[in-house]
Formats: sequence, C-alpha cells, structure tokens
Amino acid sequence: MADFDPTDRELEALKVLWERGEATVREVCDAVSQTGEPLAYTTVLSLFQVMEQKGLVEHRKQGKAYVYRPLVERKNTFRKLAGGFLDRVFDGAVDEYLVHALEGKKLSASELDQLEAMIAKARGKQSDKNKWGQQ
Amino acid sequence: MADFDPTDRELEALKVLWERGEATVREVCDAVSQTGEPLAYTTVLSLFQVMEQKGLVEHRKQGKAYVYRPLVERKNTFRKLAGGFLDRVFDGAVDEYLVHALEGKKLSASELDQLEAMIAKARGKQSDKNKWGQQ
DNA sequence: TGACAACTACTGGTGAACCCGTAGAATCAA
DNA sequence: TTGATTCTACGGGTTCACCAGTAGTTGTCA
Repeated sequence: MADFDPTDRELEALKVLWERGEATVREVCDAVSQTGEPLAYTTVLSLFQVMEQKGLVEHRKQGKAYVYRPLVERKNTFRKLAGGFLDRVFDGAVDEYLVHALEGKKLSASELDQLEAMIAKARGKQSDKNKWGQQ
Repeated sequence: MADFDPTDRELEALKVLWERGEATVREVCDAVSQTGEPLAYTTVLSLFQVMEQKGLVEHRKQGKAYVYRPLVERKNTFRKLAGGFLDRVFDGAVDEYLVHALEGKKLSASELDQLEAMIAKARGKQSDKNKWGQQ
C-alpha cells in the first residue's frame, strides 16, 4: 500500500536494518561508515527522521537511544525497485533488460541453474495462462 | 571513457535520438510530450544544453534550428545502467536481481526461449572458465 | 545531586534535476 | 525591407537528496 521509494542512502540504511532486524542510529552509522564513506552521526539520524516521515521505518526508545525497525519488506522493496527500473529504462522489455544485465556479468553455474529453474517455473505459468493461445 | 550517467529525462530524450538517429529540439519535444507529460519547448532545449555539456549529445545547425545527435551508444548506456543498478541495489547479486526482476513480469514464450538461449551461451563460457569445477 | 557523555531536535547549506519565461537572434515570406 | 515566426541564450525558481553543526535533552554514574 505505502508507496515507498527509497533513495540510495535510505536503501543502505534499510539493508542494515533488514540484516539485523533492528538497529540504533549508532549501529547503522558505524555499519555504513565501515563499508563506504564515513558519515556524521547526525547525518544518519536525519536520514532516519526523513525515512520515518516517509513510513519506511519506525522507532522505539531504548535507554536514551532510538532503535529503528524497517516497515517495508526487503523482498517487496527489491521487487518494486527492479520493476521500476525495468519500466523506466527499458520500457518494460524484460528480455532486453536481461541481455544487458547479464552481458557484463559472469554467472556461476549455480546461478545459471537457478535461472533455469525460474524459466521452467515461468513456462508452467505460461502454459496455464495461454492454453488457448490468446494474446 | 566518457562517464555518462543520464538522468530520467535525459534518457527519455536519448531514446528519441537513438530511434531517429538525430532530431531537432522540436521533434524531441513533440515526441516526449506525446508519450508522457507535455513539456515546454525551452525545457527540452535546456535539457539538451546540459546534455551537451556532459558530452551525451552534440549538435549541428540546420536552417535556424539545431539538430542533436547522441554521442553515447544505446547499448553501452543500457549495459552501464543495468550494471550500476545491479551493484547499487543488489550489491552485484545477479541471481537475486533476476528473481525480483522476473517475479512481477509475465514472460512470453519467445522471451523465455531467448532467455534459455542466453543461458546456454553463458554455460559455454562458464565451462571454458571453470573446467575444474572450483567454487 | 551534579557532571558528563551520548543522544535527539532543529536548522541550514549545497548541489543537482527539473521546469519554464523572457529577451534577443535568425530565418523566411510578402 | 519589414513583419511574423521560430529558434537559441540566459537566468531564475522549485524541489529534493544529502550532509552536518548547534543547542538542548536525557540517562548514567560517582
């Protein structure tokens, strides 16, 4: 329902929350500063305050600090992001999207297996839906 | 070499140029206004002026109007966009990216065929690289 | 209870994307 | 040549993401 559209930084923060379930500003600040550019504590705090307004996270008080928890599912968010990107850049053309996505990347055998399994599954749905060959 | 990173509007304009080879501001303005929100002529002009500064397009004079031509390849741009999105959102995890990309979308039989062909091709490269079955 | 450390609230600044209007230049037709 | 038309150059305004500092608050511990 909530139309969430996290920015890059917000997504970084959400990744930490998804990984840990919940986290304080301090924890997220340390986490993102380890993997990328170090950020000021207040910067991360501001980020969460904006995210809370957007309905992406909520907080509860623990001691004197706030503990933040994600309100959006990782899976949903990723799907929407992927879908949005697909529509925006490739006008919904899945095949071209995949060609370009895969071209630069080397896929492992297991990834290829998984991909094939996905195709098989899709074929199943396909034949169910299009039994009569209509559009 | 040129590190191009078109924004959404820039990409819209580029799509028109790729389709036609080249186009005047007027043509692009009409084209994007047909498919989406109508934009003022000067808005599109400004867009091109910025894009030219970024090295995304160049122009030549024809009559009193400028004709713009893309300086970046469609294919390259799409690949970079797809790769960037993959890294930014999914930290480079191709399989998860694909799962989410495909989940919401219905694929046609021909798209599935094409996808399988891509996988077969990838397996060819794969077996060359991983003959000893390591990791 | 008082001081200190760590936290939050609030405010502001910067840069980029986006949008458009006005003024002036160029072209063309009468 | 002159007027109308259509273009470009330029400047400005708005919004948003992002970053961070300051001031005030809160909890803790001696």
